[in-house]
Amino acid sequence: MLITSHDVARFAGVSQATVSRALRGDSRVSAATQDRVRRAAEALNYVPSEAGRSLSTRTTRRIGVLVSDLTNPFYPHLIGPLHDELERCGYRMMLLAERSDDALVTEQLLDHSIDGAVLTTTSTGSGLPDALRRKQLPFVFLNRVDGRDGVDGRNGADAAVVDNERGGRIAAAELAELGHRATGLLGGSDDTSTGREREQGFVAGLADAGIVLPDNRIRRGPYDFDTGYFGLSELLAADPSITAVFCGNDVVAIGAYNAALRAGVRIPDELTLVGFDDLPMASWEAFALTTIRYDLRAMARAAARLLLERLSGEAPDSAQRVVVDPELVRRGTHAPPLTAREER
Amino acid sequence: MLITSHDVARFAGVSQATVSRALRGDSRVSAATQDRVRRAAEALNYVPSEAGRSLSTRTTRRIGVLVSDLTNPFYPHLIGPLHDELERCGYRMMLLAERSDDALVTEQLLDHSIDGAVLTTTSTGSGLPDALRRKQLPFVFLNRVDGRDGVDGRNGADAAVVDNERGGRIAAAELAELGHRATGLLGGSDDTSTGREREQGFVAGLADAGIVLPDNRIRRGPYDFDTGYFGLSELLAADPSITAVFCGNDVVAIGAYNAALRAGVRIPDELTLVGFDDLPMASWEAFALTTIRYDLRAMARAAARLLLERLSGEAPDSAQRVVVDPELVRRGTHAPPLTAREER
DNA sequence: TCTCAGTGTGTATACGTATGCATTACAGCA
DNA sequence: TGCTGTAATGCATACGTATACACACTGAGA
Repeated sequence: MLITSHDVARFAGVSQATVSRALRGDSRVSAATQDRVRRAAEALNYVPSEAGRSLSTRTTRRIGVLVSDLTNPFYPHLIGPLHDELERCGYRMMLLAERSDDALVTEQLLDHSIDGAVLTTTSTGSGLPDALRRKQLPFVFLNRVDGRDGVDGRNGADAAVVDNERGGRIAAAELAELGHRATGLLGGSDDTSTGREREQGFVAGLADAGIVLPDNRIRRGPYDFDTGYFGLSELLAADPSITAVFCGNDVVAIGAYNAALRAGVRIPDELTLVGFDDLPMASWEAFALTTIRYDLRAMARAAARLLLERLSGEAPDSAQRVVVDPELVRRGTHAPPLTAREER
Repeated sequence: MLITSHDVARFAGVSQATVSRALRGDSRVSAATQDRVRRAAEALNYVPSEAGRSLSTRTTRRIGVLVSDLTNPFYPHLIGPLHDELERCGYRMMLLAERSDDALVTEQLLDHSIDGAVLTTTSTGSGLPDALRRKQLPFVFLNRVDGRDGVDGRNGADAAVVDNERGGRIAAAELAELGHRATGLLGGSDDTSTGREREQGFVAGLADAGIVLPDNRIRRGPYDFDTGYFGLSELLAADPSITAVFCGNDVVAIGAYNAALRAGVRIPDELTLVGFDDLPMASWEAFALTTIRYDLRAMARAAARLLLERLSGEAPDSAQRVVVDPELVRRGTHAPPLTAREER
């Protein structure tokens, strides 16, 4: 039923070992034999068994990718390029959902069905990175880190991230420049490195301009539509004087945009909105979102490269970190505050 | 370095076979021994090797999922529920991109690294389904089928789809009812079953109302933003009298919506737009898209169930097909044509 | 002619788990 | 006591590939 290398060997009149060597292009096998084996394999439609190979080589050429919620528009843009880069390097992607049930995920990661892992949605409280370190499963942080590194050298792990702090500063500088003083923040959860760093950068950037961000102008939540949608209403209810809001990412910003539409708040006249990520939908006419852009594809590719380098042993002992640069892209959701314009 | 069942056996003072049996809960192993083995495994942090198990059982509990483009917002909504249902049943998901390079994909599917496959983006010309049938790899169509079935009983394959033809009819009926006569179509590619069937249903539904759909009011393309965005401009340029457009899916419709915004065409006053799928973004205030809704999650779950039933041998010999029902959801992108309103 | 290096191939085994079959121990019964 | 049946466990092997090592053969050099 199942064609094995033994069948090919019999067909080609050689030993199973020779089949294995011939098909892998081992130079010790004569060209003539390689040819004969190749033709035999072709004739029998032979496909090497992945399980046998894994067992023998202790390697799977599979990478596990942990994501929390695929239907969040952000992740596909991360996973897509990651998948392509892995495939380009001969690796396959096993998609795993990060759920409350850590034990199951951990077991799936550690049963040697993958050579390494990419963690895209680590929260700072998670025990998973430490578990992987203990079990010596190579992994790389993508997008978020667990915030443990720096405390202790051994805890470092490879990571590909954007300079979130800088992104926050850029947004703050732009708002200050426009003349906004009453700014709000619809931030990511503060158990994510991205949420914390973007907020830190934003607060610091405002401070540079002599602006303080009081707690009642801050709402935080998961990076989803609802956080923006309901968060904006709450924010404006708590402090109607707010003229500009920096959002944790584009998905949150688009949630906020839609809440503004619903409430009849005109954008950008009455409210300035700035996002983060520059997803394709940010450039749609319907939103024309002013946002912080960075090269998401490059970031994903860097993560793949870091991990594969580590697997191949080419990587240095110390953890490597790729940080991509953010920049502001101005579209249609920013303007000076009304008051400033009236003063002119 | 690597802990195996032999290590556990030594530690617990039993044979490797007993370890295997005990951990799988074989009733022939006494309760006391099971306990001892479990504690030993725990103490050593034993995790059974997936490769060894696969080789021995000829089963992987992995399912390959083929998708063409993850960054298209439609697919995550298909993949997400699919992943969760597979995981609930103890299966893992291997994500494979369907690319031009069929040979590579085929090899990845046939190397026994997966027990079965889910095909989400089959085009009618693809040779892949036949290849899988020949190699007896169980698979299920999700969303699209290859259109070969019916020709010949053996070609049938399990499938979970929406009643596309009916969806097209519903859209046509609604547009006719509203009084539109000059209708356009921004359809999916005609090498997809969904594209063909939705178009057939739409044309038939229009015909029922005495309306014909000439070729110059039709544009087709991949189910993406650009097809809607550029397609609408082309359509209106070719025939400015068009008052309503049925779109192949929501992503296309949103592309069209944004093109209308750009061109200053007021929706729904000057142009009615109807989508298909009812993705979450269709209900965003910015679009409030009138569309054809169906239970995408249920469809994805059905595909998982069909495949897993087939794997377990519970499925009947003949192919099974789950068809979910579409319905119209009226939001803000439909209205009677201007001419009809002026006549009142 | 003998040795030696080099080349090409085969033999044997490892990888880790699952399972058919054999074996042991022991209880129940005649 | 001896026999049978059953419960619990061990032994041996299969699964398919990769590879260390052994071996055979060839031609060259002494």
